[in-house]
Amino acid sequence: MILSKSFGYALRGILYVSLMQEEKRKVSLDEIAGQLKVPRYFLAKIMKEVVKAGVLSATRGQQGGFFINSNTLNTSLTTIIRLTDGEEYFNICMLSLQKCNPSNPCPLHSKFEPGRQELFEVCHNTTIGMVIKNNKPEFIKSISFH
Amino acid sequence: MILSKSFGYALRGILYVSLMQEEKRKVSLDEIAGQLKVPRYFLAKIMKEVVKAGVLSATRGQQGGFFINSNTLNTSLTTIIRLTDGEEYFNICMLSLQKCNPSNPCPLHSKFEPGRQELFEVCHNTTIGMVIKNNKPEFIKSISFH
DNA sequence: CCCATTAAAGACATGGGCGTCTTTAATCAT
DNA sequence: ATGATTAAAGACGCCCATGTCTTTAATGGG
Ligand code: FES
Ligand code: FES
Repeated sequence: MILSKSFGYALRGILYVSLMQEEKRKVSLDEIAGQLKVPRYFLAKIMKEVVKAGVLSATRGQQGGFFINSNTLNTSLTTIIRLTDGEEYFNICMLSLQKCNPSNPCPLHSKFEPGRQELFEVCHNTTIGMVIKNNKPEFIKSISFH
Repeated sequence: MILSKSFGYALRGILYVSLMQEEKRKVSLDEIAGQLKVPRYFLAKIMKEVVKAGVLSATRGQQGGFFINSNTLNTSLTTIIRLTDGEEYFNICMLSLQKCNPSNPCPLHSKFEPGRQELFEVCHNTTIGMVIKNNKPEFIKSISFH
């Protein structure tokens, strides 16, 4: 598995909340988990981290829920991956040796470097806002695809 | 983690055995695990699968051990990944939805596709023989880098 | 003020990747 | 033949990602 399940849940959750911005309403955990067909309690943990990192905001109580803030749409995939897959995700060697170190490369370093770099670039350059703009139409379907 | 630790162990094990072909000698599990600084018993399980798949050969008993066969140098990385990371590795969606399906893509499909494809191509087109030829000199060091 | 609602926090369970050890079976040197 | 050596096979334990449930705290409606 290239990226963790948690990453998928986090991204889809953030996207769902962002899509609801137009109606300017807050979205409850129950709604997100229900719509995305994602384990409710597990999603709760992840969303807590997302809020703690400032990528989304949330309030408790009646009419409470998750909502976007000034960071949300500018958040890069890299930021989300850091939350879900750990700070070291972008540094570890493909052979699981300590760190990917170009000056003392493993036997596969040169082979994997281009694709790997491409993937990392995309993560760094893609924001939530861009993803939403690109897919608008039927993409709620794909988000909630269980 | 993009690829499993098992993959790293398997590849390095296969490379080590292949490098010893020149002396036309068999290599014991103890020697491989010792040289590569890899958990011996765990490596045993992986090597068993490698042999079962025909990528290497092995005999038991005195003077026994692992040795290369006609498949070894032509084995692609894809073959090894299938053994260690599962048949589905190349099909699963980056968001952990069932399968990566270009005709019903997830919101990130188009973003990740190029890098992902590049990575998969490399795996498909790179063989053990090529890896050995490319890195000959000091690369045992990097293999055994603990 | 009180209560329903909602996220936050924390305790607990499960499964698979990873790691260790023991037993079995094959092979060869003697 | 016998015994040492070596891989194969199987049992077991650990840790962490994943998943579930309960308790706490905040918020707003009545
Ligand atoms: S050192 Fe192994 S991928 Fe860079
Ligand atoms: S459908 Fe998600 S990566 Fe292809």
